[in-house]
Amino acid sequence: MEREGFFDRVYGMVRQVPAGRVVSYGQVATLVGEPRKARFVGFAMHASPGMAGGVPCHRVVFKDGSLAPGFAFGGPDVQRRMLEDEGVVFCEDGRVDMKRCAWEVGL
DNA sequence: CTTATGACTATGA
DNA sequence: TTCATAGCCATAA
Repeated sequence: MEREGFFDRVYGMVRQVPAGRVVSYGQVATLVGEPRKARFVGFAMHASPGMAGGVPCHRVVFKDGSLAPGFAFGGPDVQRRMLEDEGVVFCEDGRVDMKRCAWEVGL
């Protein structure tokens, strides 16, 4: 058991991300124990049921704090609005303030 | 079986 | 600082 696949592990981890916090793809990959699969985390997000499945994929961003262009809920602007609504702070460059909103386990 | 692709990250120019 | 390329490895065809 416990072998529901890499994707489900990612979902479980992202699901633990509190509102107002963001996490990078590589961060999630590291938390699940496989930092090499950063790309598959994003792939898992695309295959995820979204918030309906309890997977707030909009809280998952690049390491730089930038969002996923072209694959967000209709545009990075929409995703940004969702994050801001949860209390995430953005820089003037349009990137998330990772210094303030980067999530980590045990927080 | 092989090849192509990808919601990434690190490195170099 | 930004832009381009390489490496990463699972999934699909």
